[in-house]
Parts: sequence; structure tokens; C-alpha cells
Amino acid sequence: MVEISSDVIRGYNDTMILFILLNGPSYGYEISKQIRNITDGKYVIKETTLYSAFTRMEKNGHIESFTADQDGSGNGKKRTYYRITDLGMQYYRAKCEEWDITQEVVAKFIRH
Amino acid sequence: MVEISSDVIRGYNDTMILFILLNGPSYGYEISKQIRNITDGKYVIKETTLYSAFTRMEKNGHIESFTADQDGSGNGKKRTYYRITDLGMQYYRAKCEEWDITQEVVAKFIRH
DNA sequence: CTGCCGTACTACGACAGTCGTACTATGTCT
DNA sequence: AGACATAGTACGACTGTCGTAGTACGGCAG
Repeated sequence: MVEISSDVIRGYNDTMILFILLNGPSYGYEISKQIRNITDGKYVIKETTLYSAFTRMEKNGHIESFTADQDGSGNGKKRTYYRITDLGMQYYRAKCEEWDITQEVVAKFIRH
Repeated sequence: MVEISSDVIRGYNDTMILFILLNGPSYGYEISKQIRNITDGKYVIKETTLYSAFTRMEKNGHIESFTADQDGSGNGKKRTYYRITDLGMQYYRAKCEEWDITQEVVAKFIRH
């Protein structure tokens, strides 16, 4: 199986996370599972990459965090959830546009 | 105009350079011009990025360098040329395959 | 004859994002 | 009892890119 080098995805990890968050707030472990599922296991984000992305993105104002109970039991076990902000939406849309150009550009250097 | 973030291209600069070298040996300035032309100015590789790529790629065994006269005048003015190696060819082909997967993967996170 | 643009690089240090490794803690399944 | 899934945090290393700057030569305009 062809491994995807992280250097390519670098700069699109944020976009992937934001994409997941378009469907509503989520948290680290869940997001990582969704990325794996969506890509049929072709891309698995590293934990450290994911959590450091959260820190960066919250600083950038692309996401907001809040804590909530893990289940409805009210036993006090908390999880950190993230929600996409308006700025994050803007960023996401810009990234989608950028991707079109990038695809076009790189394709010119690919021969099969 | 949409600017391409270098983080995306990161990891494909080498591939671009190798693509140019498929048509025979070339040198820094010429390669940089060709990349600009091929992409209609949409991507312009920075000089420092280019030359540090050369160093890395030669160390990796993907390219080989040699010096030759700048013109036929024999006035002694030299240029450093680079030529793709067999290993470089292998790497290039692998990158092309990888690109297909990458494209597929990233596309799943793009919405228009 | 002077200064600027194009050519053709080299050097150096900073920075950002990813990764490896390791550690904590809880609950469930075997 | 031990493994595995969940849900993270901490820390330092590494790699590739970028900003800035400097060198050197030739040709052309003013």
C-alpha cells in the first residue's frame, strides 16, 4: 500500500479537522477515527499532530473549545470538544479554493 | 489570485525538480524559470528552497551534479548542472503514485 | 562611465508543523 | 490479571521552507 507522506498533507490537516467540525462539535479521539474512516485507513493522523493542531487552531481563532460530560450520566468525566468558528469557516473555504489550484499545479509535474 | 501555501507543495518540490530533469540535465536558475513557466506563474520556487533541495537530493542520491561551461566560448565560466539518477527515477515514480492517493484523500475533505 | 537588471548562485539563522517516545488514567472484555 | 480501546498531555528532535544578505559577472540605458 502506498503511504502518504505527511509533508503533503501538512497544511491540510487543519482543513480535514475543520471539515469534520462542519457536522457539529467533536473531540480529538472521535475526529481521528473519522479521518481514518473517511479515508478508508489511507490516512491516519498522529495523536500529537492532532492535539498540537487544536492548540494552534484555537490560537488562530479557527476553532473554540469547551468541555462537556462524556455521557449523560453526569458522573463528572469530561471531554474537550471543539467547534468551528466563523473565521474557521472562512479559512476552510479559502483552503478549498486553494486546493483546486494546488491540484492543477502539481498535476503538471506528474507523469504516469 | 489564490496563493499556494508552501506547506502543500512541501514534499513535492523534489518531484517538480525531478520532472524537469526528465528532459535532461539542467541547473538552478533554468529549473526555477521552468517551474514558473509550467505553472503559468502560479508557483514560483524560492531560490533558497531550490538550492537546499539540490543539496538534499544529491545526498539522497536522487540527482548527480557536474560542472560545465556556461556557453561554448570556453571562457571558463562554469555552471553546476544536475542530472536525475536511477534512484531519482524510482523516487519520482513512487511520488506520482503517491500523488494519486493524496489527491483522492484530500478531495474527501473538500466541499464547494 | 555609472548604476541597474538579469543571471547564477552561497551562507546563515529562524520558524512552523510533524513525529517519536513516553506517560497518565479509566472502563471493558477475556 | 492483562490486554485493549478511550482520551488525552508533555517534551524534545527533526526537516523543509523562508527571510535576509552577500558575491560576482555581463549587458544595456541614460
